[in-house]
Amino acid sequence: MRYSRDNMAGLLRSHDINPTHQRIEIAYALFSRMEHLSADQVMALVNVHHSETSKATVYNTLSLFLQKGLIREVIVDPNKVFYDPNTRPHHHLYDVESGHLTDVDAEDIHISGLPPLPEGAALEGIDLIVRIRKAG
Amino acid sequence: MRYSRDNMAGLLRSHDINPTHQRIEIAYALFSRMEHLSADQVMALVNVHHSETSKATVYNTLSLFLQKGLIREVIVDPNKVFYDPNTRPHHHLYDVESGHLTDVDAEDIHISGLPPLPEGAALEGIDLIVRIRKAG
DNA sequence: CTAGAGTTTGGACTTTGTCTAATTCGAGAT
DNA sequence: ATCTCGAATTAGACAAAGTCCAAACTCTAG
Ligand SMILES: [Mn+2]
Ligand SMILES: [Mn+2]
Ligand SMILES: [Zn+2]
Ligand SMILES: [Zn+2]
Repeated sequence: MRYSRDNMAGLLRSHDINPTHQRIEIAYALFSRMEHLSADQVMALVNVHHSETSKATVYNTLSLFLQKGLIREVIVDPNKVFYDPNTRPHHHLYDVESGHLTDVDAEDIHISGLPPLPEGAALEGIDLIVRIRKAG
Repeated sequence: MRYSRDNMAGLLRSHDINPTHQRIEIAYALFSRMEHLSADQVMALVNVHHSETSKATVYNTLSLFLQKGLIREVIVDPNKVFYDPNTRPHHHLYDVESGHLTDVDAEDIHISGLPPLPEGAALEGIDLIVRIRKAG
């Protein structure tokens, strides 16, 4: 499925998000590239031509998308969060040198031997991160 | 193995770290508790009675311990890094509500189906994080 | 047009962490 | 015991990522 700016309003509505100009631009930055982006990168992409959004709106909007299940958060770098337009179950390959993140489909991976969850705990998710370093 | 303050100098020397008062106190904060602590928590613990170390020294020392393989870094929270005195291969159970981290021995866990590493890449490590939420 | 809810905004603020120049420490030499 | 000098520590300025808020703007229904 290919995303264009025209898709965005529908995509947002389907997640119960009122599509505004800023929200469409922010969604388009993520979904047209299908890449893992930091808040800073999203803002830079949306504002390349002329200023179209503010820092506060970028953070507000990414939090809203997250809460509505439109995107995911990836925590691999101590300095910044990455936002992930891919919400299918998947894991990550992280190049600690370049900061580049690659998806690894969860269907290909099997994890066994996990301990039983503590009494009354609900599973939020399982994050598997393969950290690599490109030998240079 | 139980750790006392007297062990610390030897532990540091065995990792090629010159044992100073501050380094001993910082190591003791981690190894006497065997808990995952943030830099702030380490500093608070060392300075409970009277001021014994500075922020700069805490960060310098934790980086040194890390580099010398005495401790590990755990990246699960977007806000802060946790330092882990347990360097045996293990994974983590993370309670996203309370921020509490629990170790899961790597020997009990089997992961299969990982993709081959990209050409010329070296494995840095595999981090598995089970995120839970205590229903309440 | 007007009202009100929802959205966006600049900028002050916070937190976590880095950096540096100056000072202090301490083990070995005298 | 004192001196010396590299190693370690420090205060505090700085930076990056993120939060918060009150004011302003926008959009739609009446
Ligand atoms: Mn535009
Ligand atoms: Mn003391
Ligand atoms: Zn991803
Ligand atoms: Zn651990």
